[in-house]
Amino acid sequence: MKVSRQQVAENRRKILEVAGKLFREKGLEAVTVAEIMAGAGLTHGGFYGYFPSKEALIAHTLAAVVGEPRGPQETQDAFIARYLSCAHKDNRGSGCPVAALAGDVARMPSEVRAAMTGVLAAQLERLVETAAGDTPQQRRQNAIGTYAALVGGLTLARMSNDERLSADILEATKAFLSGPVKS
Amino acid sequence: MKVSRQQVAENRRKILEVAGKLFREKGLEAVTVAEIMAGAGLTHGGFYGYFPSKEALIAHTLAAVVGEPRGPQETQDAFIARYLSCAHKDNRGSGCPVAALAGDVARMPSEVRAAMTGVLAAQLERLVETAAGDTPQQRRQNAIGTYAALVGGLTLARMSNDERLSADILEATKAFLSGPVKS
DNA sequence: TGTACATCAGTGAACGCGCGTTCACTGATGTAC
DNA sequence: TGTACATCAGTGAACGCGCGTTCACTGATGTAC
Repeated sequence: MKVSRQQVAENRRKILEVAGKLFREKGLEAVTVAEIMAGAGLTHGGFYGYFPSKEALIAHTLAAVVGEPRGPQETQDAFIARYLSCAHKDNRGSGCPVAALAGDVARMPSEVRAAMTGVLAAQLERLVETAAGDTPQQRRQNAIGTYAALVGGLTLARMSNDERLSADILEATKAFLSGPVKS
Repeated sequence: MKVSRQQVAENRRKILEVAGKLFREKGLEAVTVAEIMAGAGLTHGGFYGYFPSKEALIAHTLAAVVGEPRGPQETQDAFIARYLSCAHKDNRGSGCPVAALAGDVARMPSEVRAAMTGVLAAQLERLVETAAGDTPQQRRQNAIGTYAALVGGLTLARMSNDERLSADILEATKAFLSGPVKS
């Protein structure tokens, strides 16, 4: 049965929302079109009225992340602590899409990789704002290095089977990023 | 046709070698049993004489990495430069299995995650040997933080669609890890 | 050492399943008068 | 404003495909004598 224009807009929004959560939780390939549509309260056949393919949905889902409203500005240390928290580690579905999907995206077609590169660029831009450093180059370098450590630390902690090692990785990465102990 | 015991051992070795390369290149789920067996010069039906399931092969492949002979000891800076090189970025198949498979493994059953955790632990142990720091705790913290940045940097560079951004990430992460510029 | 035979690694067709996608149909929406 | 009808969002069965896995069969190996 046909449905009001408003309902169509709401359905599209809901599909993107559910997809964003499920993709992060289970990975791009493990989530099925039927699962996403069921999550949005629809049946799978209707999907192709909204997107031409699952791949297109992936790209749109990633692009939607860039446009999302941001929370209040926070210090870099606060961001680091939040990013490397147990809560973030255990909540893939509502966490950083870059950490959750970087591995999957690397093997996806150009359309998807371009969308994810946009997410990454936006994230780096935001980090540069609060990064330490005397010159713009230094701030950018610090932002990139810090983000690499955050994504890597979270990924390693999520991968580990050993809960103690997981917590250890999060803590050590946090300390590594804030402490001046280097040489 | 039956085959000599020596040939069986060689076939098993070859299956693990091909699987190791293909898994890193294309991801754990994208590689098929038939593809691996063809790479080993066999047909897919014979696979189940070697391993009870694809999942078991994955676990054995990861476990085999831990037992591999190591190259000569190298300084941490040399390791960092090699890890964050374009060559490593473009050669998933022969590169670091942690960076290539961490995302996939996080969603795999316990058996596989345990094997990968072993790979990670072995890698960290090796890094601690050359890490800077006055106390063992500091060395371990530096090893973990450095490895997190390496894995994250390589992952982000591989994910990006933009060749310039890719190279930028590798360079900035390298500089971030060697330079003392922090605050 | 030579021979006969039991063993079993490898083959390739087939099975079962789940997925992305298509399509004929339904019935509420929204427009034309 | 009320009504008749064209539009089209949603449904759910079906299709095609590829995958992991199974299995009856083949023929070289390696053992018993």
